[in-house]
Amino acid sequence: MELPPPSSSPSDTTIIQPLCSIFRRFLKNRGLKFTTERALILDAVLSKDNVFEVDQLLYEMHGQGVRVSKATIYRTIKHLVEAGIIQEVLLDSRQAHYQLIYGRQQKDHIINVDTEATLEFHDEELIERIYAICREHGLDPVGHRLLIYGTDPNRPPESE
Amino acid sequence: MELPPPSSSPSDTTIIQPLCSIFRRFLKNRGLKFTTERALILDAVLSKDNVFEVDQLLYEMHGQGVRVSKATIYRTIKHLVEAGIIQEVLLDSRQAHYQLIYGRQQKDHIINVDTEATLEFHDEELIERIYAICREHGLDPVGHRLLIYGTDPNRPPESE
DNA sequence: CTTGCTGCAAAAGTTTTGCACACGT
DNA sequence: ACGTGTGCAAAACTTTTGCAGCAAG
Repeated sequence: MELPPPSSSPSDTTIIQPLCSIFRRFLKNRGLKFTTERALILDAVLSKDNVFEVDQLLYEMHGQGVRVSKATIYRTIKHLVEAGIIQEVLLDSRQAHYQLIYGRQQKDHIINVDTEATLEFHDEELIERIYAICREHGLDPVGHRLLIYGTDPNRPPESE
Repeated sequence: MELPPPSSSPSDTTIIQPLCSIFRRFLKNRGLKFTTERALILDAVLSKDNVFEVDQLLYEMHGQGVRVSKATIYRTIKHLVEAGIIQEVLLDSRQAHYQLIYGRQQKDHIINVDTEATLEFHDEELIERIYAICREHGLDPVGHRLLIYGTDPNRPPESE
């Protein structure tokens, strides 16, 4: 297992090398190819430090002059999910949202329903409790998704 | 697939009358009309005791000879959500899922990723903890959505 | 009567797929 | 070389909308 040592570069580059290797190995194991496009998409995903959508990725890549098709992004996203590098996050039922999970604590989300802003948090104790409930129901927990909806307590109620 | 209830007579459901009134009042307050179709759709929704999709509703209603269009179901569903009678449930990001909430404890879901079966549960203490976390982050909790993914512990791992 | 509602079909938005050609191994 | 990937455009699917006739209040 040869992980290139992390360079002394800024935080965002530290996980690029290992993730590249991981993804490459994942692809190799299945007889798939590590193409230029897949590398570029992985780069774009790593540049996101919050939840993202496929269209966003495409827009940003095109903005940087990277030529890649939406179809390829969709196809690559699936592999990244299978490789355990990113994860689908349920935020609404119209469009898929993803987030990087490799090397990160899984985050849960609090959604401000007034502003649509999302806040991330992580509470280990809560997750333990959630997984215990899962076991009590006879299943081995493998993941979870928690959204909390809240309103700004200082915002006066809308006149209707 | 699930079996429809043996009888189509709504007598067994004690909440039909109050819900009818509530929905009617809700519509009246906004200058909207309580039409035959809206009544029929409310009936169909009340007959579901689990999560449902719009297509399912349409299919079941057509199966019972009720003539209603998909567009009308979509339009009515929106009003039912606004009226606080049903709620959107995030289960996947391809299709909207709904469930009746009026007169019920809100349920959370455990999803068996092997079989896709969903199990419902309600844990008051857990919800209190979730809402406390929301308040700690400065928002008044108004709702939440929790999905737990699990695997059957007796199922051997897939050979790959 | 007035205004909103319905069904239909077309539109809109996201995701998938078929195909011919290009590229990684 | 072989088999997989890519881009494009069309298809597939869910949800929304415009419109002409219909029905509730």
